[in-house]
Amino acid sequence: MMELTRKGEYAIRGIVYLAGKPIDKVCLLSDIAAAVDVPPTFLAKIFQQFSKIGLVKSFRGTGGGFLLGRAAENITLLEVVEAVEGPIIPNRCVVTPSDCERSDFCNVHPVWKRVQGEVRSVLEGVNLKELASKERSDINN
Amino acid sequence: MMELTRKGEYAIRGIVYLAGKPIDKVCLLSDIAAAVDVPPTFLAKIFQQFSKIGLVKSFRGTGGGFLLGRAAENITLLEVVEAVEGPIIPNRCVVTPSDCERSDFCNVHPVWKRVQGEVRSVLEGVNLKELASKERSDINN
DNA sequence: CCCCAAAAAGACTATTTATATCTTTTTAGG
DNA sequence: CCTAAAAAGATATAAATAGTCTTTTTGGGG
Repeated sequence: MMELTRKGEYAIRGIVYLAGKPIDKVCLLSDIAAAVDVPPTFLAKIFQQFSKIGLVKSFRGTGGGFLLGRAAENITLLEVVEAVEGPIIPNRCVVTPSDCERSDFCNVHPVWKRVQGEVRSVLEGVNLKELASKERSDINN
Repeated sequence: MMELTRKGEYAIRGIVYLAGKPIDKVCLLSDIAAAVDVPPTFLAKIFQQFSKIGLVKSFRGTGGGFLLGRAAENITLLEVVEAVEGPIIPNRCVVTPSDCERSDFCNVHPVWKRVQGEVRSVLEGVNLKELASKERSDINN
């Protein structure tokens, strides 16, 4: 359970690739897609979503392509994931405080809240600069 | 993302209900289903899974029904969730160490490992006795 | 031995979500 | 105005989710 979709995986690959390029290097979608091994048409959809919320900047026409919207160290993994997958919701009951009519008496509700907090916290603690660096920031595995 | 399915939600409701009953009280599936508001046929499938791995004991025929397989305090929420949803896998790449051919150079791999660890840890820290108690073990929300 | 109660097992269905692809439109440069 | 490239929208396929229905097995009681 709790599995990231392909879309999420592809989104991360694509934007991490961008983060590894010089800040002013405009990248073609087709090049990015080829480099990170994702279907170009699919990646296009993903980058459109990124573009709408400013995670990347896009330029159309000749010489067009994509740039990172902000400095890589100011974009967290959480933002990237939530941009394409939506909010981190381990269970419906945590969507809004009042949403779940069982939450008054249900002891598992606070557990899901805690799960949500932990996951968000881990993902928020990682930025694209770290992810794009050649150095392994962590022990493998 | 990372959402528990209905099946998982129903599974928890059902087994927490059992955990709230006297240890030797054999409960009818139909009663459990009605009490926790889940489709009886669906809950039947879920309890069959529980039964196979010993989370609950089942008795057939007249006077049959279900009991908790072990003391409620010895069953963690993690076991219950994994029983019906499978292992906690935030991304395919964490399934097996060698499974992901990107894991050599991919910095996000260890992040997913950390997410997995945190989620498992939270769920493992909660048992059915706590979940079934009338006292709120935690602040609401 | 027969009947009834209840869970187990298996087949089947419908809906939704995931995973794309294809076509057309817009924008920009040369 | 021609070409390059992204944006937008429509469509297609496959898989997972969320169930239902039917038949079988098991066990108790008369």
